[in-house]
Amino acid sequence: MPVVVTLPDGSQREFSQPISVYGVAADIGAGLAKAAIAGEVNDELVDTSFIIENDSALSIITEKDPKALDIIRHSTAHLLAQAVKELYPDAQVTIGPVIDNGFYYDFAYSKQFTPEDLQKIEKRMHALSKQNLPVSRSVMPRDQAIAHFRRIGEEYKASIIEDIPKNEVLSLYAQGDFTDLCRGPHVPSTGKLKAFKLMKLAGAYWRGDSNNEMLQRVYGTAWLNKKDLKDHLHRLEEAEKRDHRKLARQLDLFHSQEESPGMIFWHHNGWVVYQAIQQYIREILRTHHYEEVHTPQVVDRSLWEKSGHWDKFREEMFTTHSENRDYAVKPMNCPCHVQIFNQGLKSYRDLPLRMSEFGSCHRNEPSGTLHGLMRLRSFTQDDAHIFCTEDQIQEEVSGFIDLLYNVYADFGFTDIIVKLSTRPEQRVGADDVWDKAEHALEQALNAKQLAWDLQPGEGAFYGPKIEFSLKDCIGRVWQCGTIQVDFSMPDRLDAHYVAEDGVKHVPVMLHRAILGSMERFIGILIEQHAGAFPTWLAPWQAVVMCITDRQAEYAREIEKTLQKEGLRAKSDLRNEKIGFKIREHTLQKIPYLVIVGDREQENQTVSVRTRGGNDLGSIALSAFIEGITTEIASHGRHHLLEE
RNA sequence: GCCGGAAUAGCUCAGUCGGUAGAGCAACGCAUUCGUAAUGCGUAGGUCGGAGGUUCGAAUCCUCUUUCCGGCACCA
Repeated sequence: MPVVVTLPDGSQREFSQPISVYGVAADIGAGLAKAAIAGEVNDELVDTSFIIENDSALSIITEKDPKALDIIRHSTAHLLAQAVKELYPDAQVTIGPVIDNGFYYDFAYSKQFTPEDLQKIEKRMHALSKQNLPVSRSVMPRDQAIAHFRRIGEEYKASIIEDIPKNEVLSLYAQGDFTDLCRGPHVPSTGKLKAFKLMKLAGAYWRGDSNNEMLQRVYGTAWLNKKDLKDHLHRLEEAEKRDHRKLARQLDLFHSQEESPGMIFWHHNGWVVYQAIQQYIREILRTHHYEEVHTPQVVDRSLWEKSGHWDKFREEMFTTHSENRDYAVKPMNCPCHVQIFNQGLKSYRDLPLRMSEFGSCHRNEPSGTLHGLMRLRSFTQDDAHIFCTEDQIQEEVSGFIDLLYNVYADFGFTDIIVKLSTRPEQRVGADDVWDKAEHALEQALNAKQLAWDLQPGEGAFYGPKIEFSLKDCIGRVWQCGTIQVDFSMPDRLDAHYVAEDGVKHVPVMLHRAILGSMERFIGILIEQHAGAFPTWLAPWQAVVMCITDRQAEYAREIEKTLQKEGLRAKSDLRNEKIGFKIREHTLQKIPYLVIVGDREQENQTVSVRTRGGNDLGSIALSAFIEGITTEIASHGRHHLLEE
């Protein structure tokens, strides 16, 4: 039976009988056949060995196709498994998916792999690649596959297959003596895999469940060619230099120490940044009609029992005891805010009531979770709770999203990941209430036309939430902003307002934060700017330095003038060469270096250089002040002075 | 919490087979008064994360422990 294959350019080729993808590629040209990694037949990815039996649309996947990289990474994961099985036959294979920049493979093995083993494995992978082993696909009925993997001692694989619907036909991929269950497609031979590197060893629970045994996970990275691999490794090196923990030391921002794990000692420089952010948020919230409050750190256990936190988070709360009473250090602010709401009778005319607090919270997070500023045991939220009616939810959520995007833009963030998390298994509140709450958030997101992902079951115990996340310098995603609809807690804590009908109703409570944890946000900010804070946030905005002692008095005068203008300025009058001073303050990433020598003193000017190395020449002090204050007032959106 | 790794001077790091602990930068002192990313010379600085053990002798080997790093699970 003849087969007509339609290529992406619309051209057609006719073959007298069924033909493989490879066959078509070879028919087009030897070069293409050699370059073929996989095929796409009627929009379905297949191996080059796939036989086209009916008239079909086909595109040959080569390196140039963006889909090639995932196939290569997936095949490299198989190569890893093959190498491990050859070196450690007792190890069992499990799963090996593609991830950002690479892949991993989980193994069950009685002995621990060492970093040296990793090198050995990688060496073997390169050897297997050199052998250019053909990768062949075969199919097997499900039950037969289970029996097969049981027979060869691969219990985990057999267990994976058991979860696949009965009667489904499974595909197996073989290369050399190694066979793995896999959906495919894969590269035609191991020789296609040239640019990879094993990165790290880690533990990972079987099926992602901490009740299960821990497997050994090997992470690797894989690319189309050696150059891409090298570039990636270089990017990682560069990212490491932006690590906020490293920059904190260099820029004297903060530290933490053994005696206080998961908590931060803010040094002056870091605290200036912290306060600049806090003042900014305070002002924003004031103009958006929030009322700032402040509530206690230590609160009787009974309130946490009432709110439901004690039930779910008892283990993670710091507790204390005094005169026969049990207290908990507050892990969040909402129950306290309800206490303020409950003082005095509220009317529907008071709603929406937006109550904000820079709430210092303590959570006894498991030791393994702590991570620089990103995950702490003591942190401060730019927290607020909006008490409103059901009818007001939409508008409040919508207004909040606008506010959040504006604030993020002021900080230089535009790449924001949005997720909607819905009801978890362990929760309070009736299902119809959850229906309402989830629906409200979904509608608000869609009305804003934002791209968002659904995370079923990931909501808070009292309500669904929208999460806004930012990425750190090596691509790890951290949640910052959030807005959560809560129909339950106001009721549990007896919040009421009198409605138009003269009857008491329970308000809805929206939990919301823009930055989330102040600390985490600063961590991300440090990495985003590689420590070079925009001028409005910089610990020091300008440093005045004299060239010799002769201008010391003039330099001090300028420093005072700048300070009077509200700028964070200091002077460096040390008897050092100007090049030395410039280097030091450039490394400290101070935005503006103001240099005065005899010439400037004589002409009553200043010579300005940016931390980026641009010489702005000699200008009048007033011109400099005008430029820098304008830049600060616009949160860096307007630069009169080019960096 | 679980798996793996690490901890040496203020910082970054070296320290071989168990034999009196080292460098660069920073700090301090002296000289230098200099025009846009490192002036020269000198001085001082360490209970080798903590506790226990093996040994004639431990930074080094063993046990326990704390913290940090990389993942996993968790994240109100």
